[in-house]
Amino acid sequence: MLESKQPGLYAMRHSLAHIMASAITRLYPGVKLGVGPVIDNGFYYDVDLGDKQLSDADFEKIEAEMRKIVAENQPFERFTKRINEAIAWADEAGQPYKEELLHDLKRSGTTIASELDSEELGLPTDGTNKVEEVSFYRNGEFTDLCRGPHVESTGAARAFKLMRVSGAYWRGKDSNAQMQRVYGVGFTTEKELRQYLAMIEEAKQRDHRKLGQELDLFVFSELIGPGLPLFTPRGTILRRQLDNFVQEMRDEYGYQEVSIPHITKKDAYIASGHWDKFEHELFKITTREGHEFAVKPMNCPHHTQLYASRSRSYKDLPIRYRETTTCYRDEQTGELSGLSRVRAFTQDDAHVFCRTSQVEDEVLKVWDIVDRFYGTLGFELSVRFSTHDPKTMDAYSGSEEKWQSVEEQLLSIVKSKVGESYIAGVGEAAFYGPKIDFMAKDAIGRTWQVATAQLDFNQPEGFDLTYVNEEGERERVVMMHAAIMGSIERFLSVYIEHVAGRFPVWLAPEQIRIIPVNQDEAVKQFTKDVVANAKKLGLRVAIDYDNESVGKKIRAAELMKVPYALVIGQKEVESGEVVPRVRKDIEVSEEHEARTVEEFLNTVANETKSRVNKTSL
RNA sequence: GCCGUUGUAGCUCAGUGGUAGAGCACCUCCAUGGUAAGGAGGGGGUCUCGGGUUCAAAUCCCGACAACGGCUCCA
Repeated sequence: MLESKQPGLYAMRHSLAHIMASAITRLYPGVKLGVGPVIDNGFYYDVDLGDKQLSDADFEKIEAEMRKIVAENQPFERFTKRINEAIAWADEAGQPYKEELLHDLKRSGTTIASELDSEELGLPTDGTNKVEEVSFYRNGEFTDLCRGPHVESTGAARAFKLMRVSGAYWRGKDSNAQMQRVYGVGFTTEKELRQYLAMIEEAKQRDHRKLGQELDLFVFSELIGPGLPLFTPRGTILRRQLDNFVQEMRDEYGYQEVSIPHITKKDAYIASGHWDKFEHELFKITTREGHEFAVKPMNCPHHTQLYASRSRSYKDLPIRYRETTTCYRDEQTGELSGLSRVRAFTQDDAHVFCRTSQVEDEVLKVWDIVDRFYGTLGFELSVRFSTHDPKTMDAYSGSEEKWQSVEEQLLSIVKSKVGESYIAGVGEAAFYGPKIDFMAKDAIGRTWQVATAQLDFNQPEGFDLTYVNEEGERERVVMMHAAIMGSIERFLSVYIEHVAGRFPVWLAPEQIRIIPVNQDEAVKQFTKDVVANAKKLGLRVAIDYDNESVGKKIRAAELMKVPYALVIGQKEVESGEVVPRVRKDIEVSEEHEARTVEEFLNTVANETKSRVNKTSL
């Protein structure tokens, strides 16, 4: 993030990577080093220790050694070598990974693999310059190929901690050897380090997998399969409410709901271009007659056929289809994670078919919906303009010229909305077109990619989608893909953690919990009346009939993060008034001792309708 | 898919070679309770699954599956 770009902090983190590598070299002579760059909040170093597997238990030893090196206050000395001398050095030092990098540098002036490597080595990434000379840094007995910068000496290192070790492929390629990547964090002060560790702890507390279990929102079953979440009644209410919100807004903007089957012939994906790229991620079905089908991994081909089902006039455009529907992708098991990455996910999908001249309007409509949706849910949004990478054109459909012109058009829309304050996502485009990706910043400062609007000039070709213009000629239609939540599952994972399971009243699966003090007939009757009236208003209410103390029931309601709890006893029966207990995070504007049941219920109904998370109760 | 770690009751976890435990949850009874845990009793586990070693395996070994931390991937 930004802070790691601060020159001082960056240099310190980079120096910590070297200090760690020095420590590991001292402790495990013969270690072969990969690369050790700066990352958000810290650094890592890739090491090849042969058969020795590092574990958390080794961190203490390494950290102790690092502290020693810091105490020794070794100066960081920069020097250079001719490329051939450098290669000889790597060979002699028994550093084959470094040697490989150096050979690449010599040959082509770049390490190609990924930008990370090049950046780490401080080289031009365009591959034009051959390297004649490379820089090294030495601290104490440790020398490393490196462009720097570094701090003056190891004594300048401040607060750090090793976090974890994991596998990482040499140069990020899964066909390469796997090394051990040791992650550390580094800060200028102990206080910042403590704050960071506290944030990690907070994130753990908010983990949607933990909350999903505690709040009874969704489950996984080993019998059903990995990556296939099952939503409980409570979780399903969340999904429904969120989707209703999106779809209400879409209706305002002229979208029409459609409905499609979940499987299709293979031919649809050949026409769309998906078969080529994603065949191995499809769940395939062969019918008893030998025809090949696939479970849908996306909805565009189906929607194109609705469009193509009759001839379209320019007067019909734009045509906007919306549908919330589940897609299935055969993700690798190692990539699955809670609701963030699943094999069955539900998209709040939409496809707009329009003329080029209508693109701007349509993008802005999506943008409006995105702003309203994420604004209501309390996220701060940023925008990424995701374009093709000219260096890897074979990953995309369509010509370079077409890509450039479409991106130009989309970029002018982005600029009209946010000026220059967008993130350039080169190489982040879909294979069929550029995207505007919306990134949401959550309550503890993490950003997630959420909504997306994608221009597609390839599938209209593949499916031959046209309309008839004013002159009676057929013209190619433009297609836009737009999802607000993206995948509801993934969105929920972000949102649950954003609010830490404390859903606003309009979303809370259970909005009101009634806690009868005893089993008296009058109390029972009163309770039943409250429930009946609440249901008439469409409120979600439950009664806790357990034979437990009031205190315990309050606690249970609190743990389930129910917004309102009503204790009903003799007092309420006699007065007809209730004193709602309001969940602590809900902002209370004007507090009242007691309200009639009717007043209370109407207030909650209004809060639900207006989708606010504050109350006048 | 790859590397590593883990897998004991619905949940959180203890148990390291001699045939399984706690707290919470659940059920029953008592208590008729007033805003974050009232009391007593009870039920519940092929110790993920399949092989192996051993007189004996939750415990040791191998394999599969699953979860977790990363890597790779993400229409």
